[in-house]
Amino acid sequence: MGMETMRAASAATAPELACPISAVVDIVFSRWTTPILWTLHTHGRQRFVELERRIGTITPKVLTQRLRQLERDGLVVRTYHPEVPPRVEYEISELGRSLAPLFAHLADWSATHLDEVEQARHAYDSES
Amino acid sequence: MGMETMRAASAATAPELACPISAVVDIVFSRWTTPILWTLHTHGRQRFVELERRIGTITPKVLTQRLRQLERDGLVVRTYHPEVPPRVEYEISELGRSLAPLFAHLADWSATHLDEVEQARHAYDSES
DNA sequence: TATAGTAGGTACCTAGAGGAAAGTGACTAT
DNA sequence: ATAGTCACTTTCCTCTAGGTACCTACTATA
Repeated sequence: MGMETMRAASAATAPELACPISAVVDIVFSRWTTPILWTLHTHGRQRFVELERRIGTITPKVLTQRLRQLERDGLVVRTYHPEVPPRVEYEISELGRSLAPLFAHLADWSATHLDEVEQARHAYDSES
Repeated sequence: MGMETMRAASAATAPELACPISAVVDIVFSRWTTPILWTLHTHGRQRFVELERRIGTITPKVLTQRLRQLERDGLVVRTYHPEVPPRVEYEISELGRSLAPLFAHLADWSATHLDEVEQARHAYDSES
């Protein structure tokens, strides 16, 4: 049995095996979830179109998908008002709010170290 | 001019506009980078095959790609020893080490809140 | 009459990431 | 002579996330 066979045997769900924080990363930092959570966090309760306009380039299909996912994970609360035209509001849940210090931590790291990454990239690109 | 045209006009590079931490998320939490950084962080300096075996399901092609990216971003240091057979060692840089408290913070959140996400998912799935 | 606003749903399609498998080069051990 | 080690590289192929465009139902407005 070759290496490839062994690798294929345990495939599909895998990075989690090596690293206990992969699950959280998948939940919180998958594509589009960060801008959505951030917008909800800084501007409070909002309607679908407000989110759409603030994020700017997201398509309604993807926004719906990501909001459903965040709602299922308990990070976002969706409130439907059966009016005409329909009104739906999204807000961060308490569980979602527990991510705030983590986001602040990330913003701190960004402020203090992001330019070092930029410099490293320039150095790497110029030496080759 | 329809909505779609306006949306397409500013497309391509975008989530960063709405959210100041998107750049960091792209650098640190893109696919495979978290397990790589975590393995390097917990097991110290390692060779290519050790990383490959510890992560388990990553292919050499992707591992090379991600390591190059992490090296370019200054998070990982690569040391090449021109021997036969060749020996290459990878370790976390000082910049990469500055992520340690952030990773600890993530592990904390995971330990205290991951089961709440699980419960929210079960609740959501059973009520539909 | 027709258009806009609201919160999506649905069908189709493409680009690109990632996986599988084989190759490379230089040397060693059997 | 063959196989193995290491750190990749290359080629091919698949899969799916995401984009485009169009659809719903209902009302207010021009």
